[in-house]
Amino acid sequence: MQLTHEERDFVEQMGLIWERLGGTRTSGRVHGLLMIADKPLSLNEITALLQVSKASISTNARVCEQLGLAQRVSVPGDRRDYYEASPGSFERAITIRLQVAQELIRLARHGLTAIDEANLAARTRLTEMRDFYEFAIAETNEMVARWRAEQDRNKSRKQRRM
Amino acid sequence: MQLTHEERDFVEQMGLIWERLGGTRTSGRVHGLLMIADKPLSLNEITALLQVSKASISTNARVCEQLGLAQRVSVPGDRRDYYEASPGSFERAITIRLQVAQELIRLARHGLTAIDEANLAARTRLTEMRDFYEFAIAETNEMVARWRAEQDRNKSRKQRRM
DNA sequence: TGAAACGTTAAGAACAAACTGAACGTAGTG
DNA sequence: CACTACGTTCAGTTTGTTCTTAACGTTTCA
Repeated sequence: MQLTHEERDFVEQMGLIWERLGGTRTSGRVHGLLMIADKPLSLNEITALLQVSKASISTNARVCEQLGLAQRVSVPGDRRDYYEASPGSFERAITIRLQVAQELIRLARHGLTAIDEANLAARTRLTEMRDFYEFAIAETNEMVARWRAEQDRNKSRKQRRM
Repeated sequence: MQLTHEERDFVEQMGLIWERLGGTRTSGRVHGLLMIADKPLSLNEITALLQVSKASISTNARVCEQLGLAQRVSVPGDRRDYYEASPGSFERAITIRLQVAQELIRLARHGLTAIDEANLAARTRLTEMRDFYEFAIAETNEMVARWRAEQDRNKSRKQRRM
């Protein structure tokens, strides 16, 4: 397998974006590569395509796996690990990010117990912080549910056509 | 002004969380401090409370300002800059994050033009990536609108009580 | 006019994160 | 059994980021 110039570009941009989201550039690249691969790739193949040490790929592929961006595929009679992009990885990336929102809620609640009664401005801000993230989490979960429902509807429509 | 132990804790945790979201710890601390302050704070006050150099506070306070987390307050007859937490800063933090989603959409579209027609698996993944983020952006905007509407309703209810 | 207070900027130091190369353990294979 | 292929881990290096110190320009006031 060989990457075209454009494909390499896609992979690199995925790396940069993923880096901005707090991940490592290489794990973003791995995910990007798996997105456009036409079959599951072994560690060595990823290493060759991305020009990164095997040690780093080993680590980052596992990170992708743990984040639900990729999954390991094993082939009987083949000792190698293959990786492929997980379906629905983007939904998962969003719901994972909700954990931070949970912590902000916890923090706002804790803050409210610590802040002086007389400090109304702060209490208002913390209350809003708590309420907003509670709202956002609920709404985001509903959003993902709606998305999944729509996907299912499309899938069954496709099947009926077959 | 003096911070209690619990307040200092709150500030530090805001720093850590903000760091996880890709910012610097100190800008998160500044934001946290402004959240719980009972009045706008000058650069020197922030410097003293956070035990960080004035240069760093100058930079990070401006970062908070540009991200919409804080705003400058000026007082007539006072040469100092005061900062206070912006109302609705959390909504803004979310909508800012949607810019990344826009780039992912752009990237998916570009990828679709670059990927071989025969690579159906990749085309499916990229299509889903594009559609999902389009969906997510639209839904998130609606979510924020609903939140604002609810806030407005609460505010006017409060006013009627007065 | 000189000094003090204020915010900003630039250079360098300190720190943290990510990658590499090498060594290791394990499992197949000739 | 020796040898190779494979994935993992760890120490060391590299790289990038963030903070500090110091210098600067501006404004205010004695």
